[in-house]
Amino acid sequence: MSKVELQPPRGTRDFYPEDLRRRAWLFDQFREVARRFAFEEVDAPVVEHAELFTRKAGEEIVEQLYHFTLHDRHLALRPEMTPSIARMVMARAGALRLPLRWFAITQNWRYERMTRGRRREHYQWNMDVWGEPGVAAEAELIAAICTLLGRLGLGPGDVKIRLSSRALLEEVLRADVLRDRPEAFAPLCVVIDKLGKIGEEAVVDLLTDPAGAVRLAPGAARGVVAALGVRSLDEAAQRVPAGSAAVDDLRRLFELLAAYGLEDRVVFDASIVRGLAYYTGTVFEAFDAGGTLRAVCGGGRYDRLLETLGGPSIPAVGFGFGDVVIQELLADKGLLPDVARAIDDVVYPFGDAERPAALRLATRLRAEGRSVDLVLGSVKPRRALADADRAGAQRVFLIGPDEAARGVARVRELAGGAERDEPLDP
RNA sequence: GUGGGCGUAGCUCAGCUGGUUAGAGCGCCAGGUUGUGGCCCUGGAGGUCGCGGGUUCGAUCCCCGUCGCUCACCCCA
Repeated sequence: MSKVELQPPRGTRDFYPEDLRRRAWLFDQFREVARRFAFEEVDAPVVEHAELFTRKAGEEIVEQLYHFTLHDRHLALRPEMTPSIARMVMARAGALRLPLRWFAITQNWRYERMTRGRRREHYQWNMDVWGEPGVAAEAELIAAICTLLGRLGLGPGDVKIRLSSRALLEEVLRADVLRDRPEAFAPLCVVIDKLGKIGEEAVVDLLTDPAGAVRLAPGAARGVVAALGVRSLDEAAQRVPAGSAAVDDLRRLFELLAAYGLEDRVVFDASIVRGLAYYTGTVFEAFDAGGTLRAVCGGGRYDRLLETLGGPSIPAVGFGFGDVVIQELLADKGLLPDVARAIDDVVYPFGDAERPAALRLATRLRAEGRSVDLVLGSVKPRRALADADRAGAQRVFLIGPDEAARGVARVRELAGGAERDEPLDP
């Protein structure tokens, strides 16, 4: 039999202890921020019915679905968490008290070509508010993101959140080029999301593609692209009818964010639309100020997703925050901590004769809640001490024939080197 | 899919326009202390030089193929 391939499949990662410590540190930051905002954690299977994810708007996330058929069931690894959360909300829609604040830290899958910041498997911190139609929900979510960024050491000069509103764009287009074709709006957003990546000409080509879902006239397509270049919310407001709900919402959202003290974190950017079809209102993305990496996180309002899936109408807004780009950014800035191992005690019997006493001591310490490494083999004290030092232990309990005879353990404080005896059976 | 870079010890890499026993640092193991860590010193193990073919007296080095990794582009969460 040939030896197994040592590398995991392309785009996936192994997490050795030092890697997992760092990941756990990041997840701890996610959890702590979620806790401070009183969001409850949920989870769902990584394998779902593929149809939960399949939509028809030409989204990349659907085209890159990691899926397979098994026993006539078409299954898929989740590419994102939102549909699963929506399914969970829908399943208990009648029993849930709204608004609901849920978060999840999930592994997501996407079958795609690898580039910097993108892998086939990644983790994402997801926070969602269900049942709150007002922008207070958006503000709270964005505040959570900023709280996290701050905890990681990333200031306003490092990461900015750009936000806009699909509702605003929709108002502009409904009054004009999409007057009779509202169904073209979602696919249009998917195309516009590519603006910064493929350029205006390519976007116009896609918008006018006779085989596409949008099919605008060339002049109209250019008008759409031009509308995205507006520099400020005030300028955008001039393009929509007075009393625009979308403009009012955005203005209100910026007011709330200012009240959170986040005015230096957020900027209006009409070109932000996001690549997912289900967004309906506010959309936002966080970017590193250097502009060298892809989006750190992104989210928005999706008030009609539940209806789309056949459920009741419940407004919702949320974001996904991936683990890959943020770690690259932190590494670039030297902000990734080297998380050391930290056990409390090492219990070291010199030989087999002392082992029963040693394991009883270890058991007692563990019952007290301490993290105890019981030395398993027969090693020299030099080795036991060195290992204890590496493991970041505070104390080492040495039990040799002499100590066993006296009914004590020799306790050594590794930091200072002080030693004393401790009774084995107090 | 296109183009570039790279595959040499467990890891990061060096190897001078092809030459004799392929090296370093870190890590690992052992010893320097018959029962005491970090630092230091000494020694040791560990390599089909990704794989296959070719050129050559001779290939880690040159050529072809192949597999893998990686970066950029294409494409896009």
